Amino acid sequence: MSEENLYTFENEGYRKTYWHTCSHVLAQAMKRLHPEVKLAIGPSIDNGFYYDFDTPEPFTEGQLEELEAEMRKICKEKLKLERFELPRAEAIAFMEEKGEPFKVELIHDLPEDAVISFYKQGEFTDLCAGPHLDSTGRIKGNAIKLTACNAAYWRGDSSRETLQRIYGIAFPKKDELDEYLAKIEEAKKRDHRRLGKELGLFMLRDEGPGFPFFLPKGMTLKNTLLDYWRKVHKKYGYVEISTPIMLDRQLWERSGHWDHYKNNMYTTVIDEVDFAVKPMNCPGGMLVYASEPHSYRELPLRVGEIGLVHRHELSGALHGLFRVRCFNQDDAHVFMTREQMQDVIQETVRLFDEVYSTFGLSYTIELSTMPEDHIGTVEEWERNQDILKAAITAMGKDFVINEGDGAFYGPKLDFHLADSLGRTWQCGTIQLDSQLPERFELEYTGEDGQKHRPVMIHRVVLGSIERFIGVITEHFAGAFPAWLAPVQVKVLPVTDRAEGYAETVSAQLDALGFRVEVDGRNEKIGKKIREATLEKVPYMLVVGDRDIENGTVSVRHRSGEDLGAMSLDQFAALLGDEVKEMTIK
RNA sequence: GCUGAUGUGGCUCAAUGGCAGAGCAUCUCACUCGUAAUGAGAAGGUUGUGGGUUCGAUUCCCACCAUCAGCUCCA
Repeated sequence: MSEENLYTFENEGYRKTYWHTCSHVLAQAMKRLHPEVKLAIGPSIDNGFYYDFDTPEPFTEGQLEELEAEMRKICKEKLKLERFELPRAEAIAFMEEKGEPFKVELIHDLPEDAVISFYKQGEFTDLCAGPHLDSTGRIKGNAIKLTACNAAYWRGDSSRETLQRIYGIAFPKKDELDEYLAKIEEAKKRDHRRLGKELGLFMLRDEGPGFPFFLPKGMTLKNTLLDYWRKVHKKYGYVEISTPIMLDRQLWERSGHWDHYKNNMYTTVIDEVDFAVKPMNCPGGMLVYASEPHSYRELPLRVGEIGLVHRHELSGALHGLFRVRCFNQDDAHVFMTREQMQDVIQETVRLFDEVYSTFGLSYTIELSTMPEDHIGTVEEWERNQDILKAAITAMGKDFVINEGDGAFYGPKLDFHLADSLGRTWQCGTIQLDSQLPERFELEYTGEDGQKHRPVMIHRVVLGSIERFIGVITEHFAGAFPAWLAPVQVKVLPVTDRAEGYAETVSAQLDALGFRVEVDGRNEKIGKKIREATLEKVPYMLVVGDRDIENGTVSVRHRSGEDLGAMSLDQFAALLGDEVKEMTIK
């Protein structure tokens, strides 16, 4: 990398430094306008920066503008940022004198041998490891935007003080800021909650917070997605089962879910016995495996389940289809011998590759390691983590480590999908587990005639069908590819003389397996086209007197492209080709 | 769950301490029309729920519910 490149905004290190200095400018502006406010912390983040403040009164969005104005002033003042260090005791005394209790706490918690540094700009000094720009004059004042103010807990701990977090974004050029804000607007237009309503996919009601209702179009989408899922899984050798939604509490105690997950589980009593609604499908899957003896010849045994699970999520965490209290996992458990682990993991990653590429979604992989709350020995965990690493490394794939974020029973690979706006969503996961087979005493008979314990993976590709529908709704901005679109073709008669013809065309396409509707309303063709386009139906077939006479359909794509008149056979071949590309034989 | 904001016909949004309005959608009628909105009319609301203040509350106050932005958590 050239020296010069280090100072461009595309350079992540420079960008973060720029935003970090912005956060100091924000804190300085806050102190100037509201000296009574206490400072917490103010880092840069992936998309800008924030600063947490302890304010006597909650901050409101209306107050952001005066802060921005003060920030612009500070930039104009071109204040030099100067770094200095203090010994621990002096550093504490310094912040105590300034009346900054959060800073004092931070210094107290720094390791014994830590260098304690400060950055000073004009009258403002902050505890900070740096680095920073050399002057507030480096920041383009009119390309700063404070985007939100919200609550956040001190140190992310819900038992501690609630602070006011102010978020901001900044760029070296005003154009770049405008471009960024336009992108945010675009994301809002794609919001799956809005599109879900506009396109009639799903709804949420006060009567069932976090429990989505699927409407006819959304149900078609969901079923199409599941048809595809089943075809792919069949190709990879999976069988499918379905296990009960509610099972005896003792089963959950045995699986460990009761100990580790009971706060999120819905429970009930049936004939004086405690039952729990499943938050995961695994225990049911264990019972199915354990219900009959198995031979090594059957392994790896791939058992899929579209399982409806319920989890009691905090009310404030609910968010459209992204975070719900009941959803379908495209779950599967693969039982195998230890020797098969690496192959099975790689085969699973290949399946993931096939599915994600179908939707044009790229991904990054995270390896989540042993959490504090876990079962099994450290040695077992490390062994399993190494197998996961080896499997993906051998496939030439990169990963980052997400320390301590594994499932309680084993380490996992998480697949974070990037959508068309570059936002990421965790969907797929492959979790390696040697604990549940132990707890459920699963066995298979080996070549040697002896009983052995299998190991297993838990895996989901789409994750939650509901969340995945939310993700692809935003990814495609509601304009689903033809194979997925709830309605693939809309036949639009120009006048009611063409209605009979339109019905015939529709019936023929329907017989070929296409999803087709006729707009037979007494409206002008322009209006029908407008509405079908807004519904994002891939193809419109305009049919009028000319078409009746020539036996054609006039094809228009939702993009606005006029494909002209063609025979119905020609159109069916065209659509058939488009749809075939994306589906499995 | 926590902090803040919000809640008005199916949808998007007005308005007001004194009879709650518009556009779209719906229904009826007319028009029969060739590539992004034809016209006219009708119907549709206990203003999230429950209390309180007031002569009078949709408006002000309280509680609850839900939603939104975050925090925490997560598929």
